Formats: sequence, C-alpha cells, structure tokens
Amino acid sequence: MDDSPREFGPFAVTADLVIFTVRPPMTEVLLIQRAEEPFRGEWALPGGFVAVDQSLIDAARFKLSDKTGIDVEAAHLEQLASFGEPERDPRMRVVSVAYLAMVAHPPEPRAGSDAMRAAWRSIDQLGGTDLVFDHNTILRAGVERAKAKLEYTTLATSFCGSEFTMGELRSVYETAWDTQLDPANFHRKVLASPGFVEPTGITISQPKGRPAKTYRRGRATDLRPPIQRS
Amino acid sequence: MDDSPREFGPFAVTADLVIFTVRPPMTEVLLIQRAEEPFRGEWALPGGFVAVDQSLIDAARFKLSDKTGIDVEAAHLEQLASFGEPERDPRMRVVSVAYLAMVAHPPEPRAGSDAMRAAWRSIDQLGGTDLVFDHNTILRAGVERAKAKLEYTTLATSFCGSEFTMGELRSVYETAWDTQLDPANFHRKVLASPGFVEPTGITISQPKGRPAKTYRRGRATDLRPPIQRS
DNA sequence: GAAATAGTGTCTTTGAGACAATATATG
DNA sequence: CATATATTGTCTCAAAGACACTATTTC
Repeated sequence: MDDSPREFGPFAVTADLVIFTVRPPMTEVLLIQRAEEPFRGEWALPGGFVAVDQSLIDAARFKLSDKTGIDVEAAHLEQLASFGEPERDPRMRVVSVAYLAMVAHPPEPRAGSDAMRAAWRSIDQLGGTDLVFDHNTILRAGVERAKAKLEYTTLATSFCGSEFTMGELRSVYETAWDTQLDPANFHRKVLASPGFVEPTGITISQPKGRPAKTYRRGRATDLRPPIQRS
Repeated sequence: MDDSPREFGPFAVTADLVIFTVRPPMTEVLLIQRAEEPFRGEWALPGGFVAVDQSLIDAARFKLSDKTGIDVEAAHLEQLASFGEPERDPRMRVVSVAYLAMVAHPPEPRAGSDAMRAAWRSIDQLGGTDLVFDHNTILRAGVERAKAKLEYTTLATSFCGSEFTMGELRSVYETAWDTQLDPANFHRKVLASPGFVEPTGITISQPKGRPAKTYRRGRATDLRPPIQRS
C-alpha cells in the first residue's frame, strides 16, 4: 500500500438503493426521476453521495427512510455490491455502493429535493434499458440477489406486515418467482422450518374463503433446508 | 443527488483481497507483512489503492497476479463486499472494496514493494485478532462466503488443478468444511450433477490404493440441488 | 348451496446417507 | 497377502410434490 493515498483520488462514493416491495401480482422497485444534471428528468435508482464522516450503511439508511417514509427498523437492508467502472459517472470517478432493501406495504413515496418524482414500478415492465448511469446493471443484480435470498433465508417475511397469513407469505414467493406453489405443501414446509414463523393465535377473516391464522416472523434467518424454486 | 460531488470528498478506494487456497488438511489465506506506515511490520490482507482510471476488478486482478504469481484466468475472483467505516483507516476516508479469490496450487508468494513478506497462513490458526485495519472483519466475511459458495456452486473445482480426481475434489470440501464425507455418496452426487465435472478419460495412479479417474471442470456454475454441509 | 380459500391426510417419488461389496493399485 | 483408495450396489429413511379431502367463511 502507498503512503500517499491522496495521490490516487479524487473519488466520490454514493450509496444507491434497490428497494423492492411485493404487491401481488407484481414485484416493484422504487425509482426516482432526477431533478438535477446529469440526466435531469431521467429515471434512476434512489441514492446519494456518502458524506466523508458518514458510514456507508448510514447513508443507505438515510436514503431509505427519506424516500419511502418507512421505519428503517422494520425493513430489511443489506449491502448488494459495489460498482465502480471509471466512466460510469460523467462528472468524476464515482464508486457506487449499492444496497438492497425489502419493505412491506410502503406508503406513497416522497420525491425529496433531488427528484422530480418517485414512483414504484413493476420490474416486469422495465425493458432493461431505462435507467441512467449503470443502474440497469445494479437493478439486475438486485433482482437476482433477492430471488436467490428468498430460497435459503426467511427474508420473504420482510415483504409482509408484522402479522400475516400463510397465503400472504406464499403469494410473496409466487410473485417474486412468478410460479405457483401448492398451498398445502407450502403450509407444511413453512411450519416445519424451525423459527421461520410463529403463530399469533389470531385468526382473521378474508375477503373470500375460510379465515386464516396469522403468524409473525420467527427468529431464524436461514432456511435449512431451503425452499426450492422449481 | 448533488451537482457537486467534490464537496463530499475526498475519498480513497482500495481493492483488498481475501485469497484462499486449500492444501489439505488446511485452508490457507494469503497475508502480507506491511512494509509501510501505518502499521508497518504488522499483518494485513494484500491490497492497494485503486487508480482513478482503473476499474475495481482490474485493481483486484493486478494485485492477485502480483502477489500470487498465478494466472488470473485460472483463478476464481469475485467481489466480496465493501467496507467503509469512517475511521477504518487513520490516514483518510478509505472505502475498501474486498474481493474473494480462490486459487489452486499456488507457488511461493511474492512480497512485492509494499510488503516485507507474504505468506500463506492456515485460517484455523488465526485467533481472529491479528490483522490491522478492519481486515479481520473482511477475512471473516470471506470465510463465510467461501464456505457457503461451496454448497451451491461448482467453485470447489477452483481449488483443484485443471485435472483432478474425485478424491481431491472431495478433500476440498472436507478441508473447507472440516467434516468427513462419504466417498461413495460424494462420488455419485458429483456425477449426478449435470455439468459439475466431465471425465478426461485418463486414470492416474495414486501413492496408495486403486488409481483414480480424473476429471476437469464442467460448464455448470450453480449446483442444483446443492451439496449440503451437515 | 356455490365458490373460494385454509388447512389436513396420504401416497408416490426422489434424493441423501449408511454401509456392504467389489476393483485395482502399492509395499 | 495386507492395506489403502476408488468405485459400484443396495437398503433405509426423510423430505418434496401431487392430489384427494375436510373446514369455514362470503355471496
């Protein structure tokens, strides 16, 4: 390592967010329409520069609550990956540390000062070439990570409210994976996974059909064995 | 986002490497003894500052071949995670983009200009508190990622040479996971995974026992179903 | 009652693991 | 031949999936 790190700069660092929510039958991602140059008026992932005395995760947390208005404690937030091609930002060398967030039932998004608008968009409708910078690449990485993590972690519950039915939990998987799962087998499988969910003892009525028992998240984070995507 | 990213700097960015090799019965990581301040003489992960016109992966590739003397094409290299706590480096704000590398049968490491020494060290012998900066944290993340990836990817083959026997491949798992696997079941399982390995048609003699057929990597990258860690 | 969703029972198939048996080398 | 490792065979057990069936609601 070199003694004079300043000779290698200057770099800037951003925290950019891939925020998903599941609203059956669609998985949605939060996008903003940029209010500033470069790419004013075009769509991008929410994000912003990390201050020199701010940790990466704090920068991501701040943006998450700023945009979604959601309690950060209730949401899932994890680092996704970093993107740092030299020409990815026309202004200067910028390394983007991308974060993946999963939120349940968010309210209408807030544009904030850096965006003309903020909106949830179905990830199926994105052609794959709409976003500025390298945000399409980042979004794709987020989609892959999210799908994979549903398999072997309990993160599907982050897309549900604090109390949810088996049907709601199942519809998270069905929506994210775009498949149909057998309700009976799914039910058994979830209950057989220690710490995945715990019963609340409450049964709630549905718009249609038999009322369902509700559950809340258990303490487990990993699912062993996993729930397989067919 | 802000129009004046320079106001948020200055940042420096490093690419740091967690380089593993498996030499049964030990999993080893490459460490360097720093030749420069800060922490001169202490042990750290190999790494270095990213130049302003250099991509992150190129910086990692350069360091990997520089330190190990290995053909980068033959090794596995992937981004691990980024570490950017404000006080992690005493000199200035430095974000470390960590990379995970897996190499087979490396030659003696080269110290290079920034290191007094470079050496392979067993990860079992590391107490967990030897490395400078936050490199213990980075190393732990690397260990976890590597163990997990062996389960559901074909990456175990990156720890083997271009041609290997079932026994060698099995010993990679046994060493990394510190378990014993049934040779018969392992053999069947690997051959039953499409694209994991392909036969070379060659049989080589062993120091002891029946000669073994050799295989090379197949085209598959993911293992479905995974090889379970018990 | 018809329709819809929740939840249970049960059978079949598949795959993992235990372990016996066979194959082929070295000393 | 004794021993070690490779490779194949076979049995058992457990989990996954298909699907019939029951339970309880709304309209």
